[in-house]
Amino acid sequence: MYLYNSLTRSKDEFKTHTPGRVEMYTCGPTVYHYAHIGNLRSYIMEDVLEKYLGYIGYDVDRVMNITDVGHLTSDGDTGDDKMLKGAKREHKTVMEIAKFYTDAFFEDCKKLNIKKPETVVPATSYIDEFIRVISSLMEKGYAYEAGGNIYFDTSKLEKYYVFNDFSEEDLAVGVREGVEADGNKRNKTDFVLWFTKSKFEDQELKWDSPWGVGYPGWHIECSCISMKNNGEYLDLHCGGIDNAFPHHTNEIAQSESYLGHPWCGHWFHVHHLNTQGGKMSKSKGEFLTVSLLEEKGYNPLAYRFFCLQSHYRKGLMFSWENLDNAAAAYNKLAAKISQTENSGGHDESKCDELRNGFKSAMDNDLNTSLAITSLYDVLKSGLSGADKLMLIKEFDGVLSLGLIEAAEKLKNAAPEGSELPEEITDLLEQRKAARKEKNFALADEIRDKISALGYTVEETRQGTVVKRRQ
RNA sequence: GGUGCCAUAGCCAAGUGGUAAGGCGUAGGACUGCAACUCCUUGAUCCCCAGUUCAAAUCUGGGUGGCACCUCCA
Repeated sequence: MYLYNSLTRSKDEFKTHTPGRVEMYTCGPTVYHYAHIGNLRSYIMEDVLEKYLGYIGYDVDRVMNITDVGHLTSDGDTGDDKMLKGAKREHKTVMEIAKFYTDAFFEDCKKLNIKKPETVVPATSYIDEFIRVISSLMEKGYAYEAGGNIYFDTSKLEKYYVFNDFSEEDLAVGVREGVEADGNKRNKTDFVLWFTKSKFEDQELKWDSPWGVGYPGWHIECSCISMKNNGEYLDLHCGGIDNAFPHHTNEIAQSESYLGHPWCGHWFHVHHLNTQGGKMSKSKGEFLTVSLLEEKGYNPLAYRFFCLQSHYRKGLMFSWENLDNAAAAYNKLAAKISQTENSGGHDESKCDELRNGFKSAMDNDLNTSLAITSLYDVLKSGLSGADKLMLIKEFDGVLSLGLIEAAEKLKNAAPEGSELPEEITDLLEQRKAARKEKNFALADEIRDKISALGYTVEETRQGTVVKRRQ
């Protein structure tokens, strides 16, 4: 499989340290609020990647962190602590907030068919590990103490910038409001490993360390959690594109300094979901959550379909119109599948042909939009219904659009006469009689009544079909 | 200011040198009492300019436009 690698800036053949096994790490959410659907885009694409690697035979070990330690808006010790802010907003303790939003995150994932990684680690459970690695970095001379904090010394590295060619002079520190340069740093790009100075007197989460009571910086957690669970050699590190610098750059700096050898061979970055005004964010515009989509009557999986129709390395424009477009396509696809009879013979070579189409799309840098067209190719092929359903189920094991389930639902949506409430069957009888007498005004009136009770009535080639509204 | 990514029909998009896949929508038609469903038909010379080539959406150079990152962010 070929995957774009941010490290080499080219599509590389994906290779692992141990043949047949993928050590995969994903930067997880900061649990101070609900995730918006833009956050979830990354997790959807990573989920497809994980499942596809499994499909082509890899044994995937996937690890994810949960950032439940408060992080300041800058190393300069200014700004807000998001976790604390969240806690204050809701009159809860920081740990209660973390628990609540961690659960909410995984519920959203479930609705989107995103598999929960086998290993999920909250940062607060690894404090000893952070201290151990920071101590080692101190001993090796990669870290120093200044003004009460421990900093990583980026000047000790031969090459600090790995994803971008920034020159130090051009780093515009402090361009954003509320961000101040930290005078304790020896170099502009140094970053905090451990804080002991906090302007927040009521900082709730503090731990003792060799350098005083404090809390970890926001880059060290991912490095430590990964190295502990994935081992010294990581194959695939995932995250949103905005994390490439400085977060991932700093992770590489720490990890490789600590390990003394190259750490991760492949970096997978998912681009952003944008709205008309630019990148989607929690503070700007509508706060789009999975729950909001559901409230508006959208199937969350239609959003997943929307994401897969696009490429992970392209910005994707969200608008309700675009989502409607995807939802319509999703429903039509499910309807087509539901009309496919599970019967007929088997044609292995033709199946393989279609499989190869799917694979070559996915092998080419996870081209999901092309992979989706292979679903249409299956439906349009001359294969038997049984073969079609088998292939769709197989492909959907990777895409996880819940197509078979959606189709089953359509099929089993209460055909006429079976298990309908008496009220409805009575109305249907009345309508049938009215139609026979060509009293269409009455027939339509009854249809409206049935509709008001939550059922749809349609005349198809096979007769009247009544369905409970989804 | 610096760095990087991108630019194909109303929208989502495929395409990596040989005369523009697919999906949604739109329009027309068949079917239907009507509507819906289903089926058939329906559209772009690929941001602009120059160059390389027998041949370019695809390569090169120069524009233009959009987006992202440059210590909160997926």
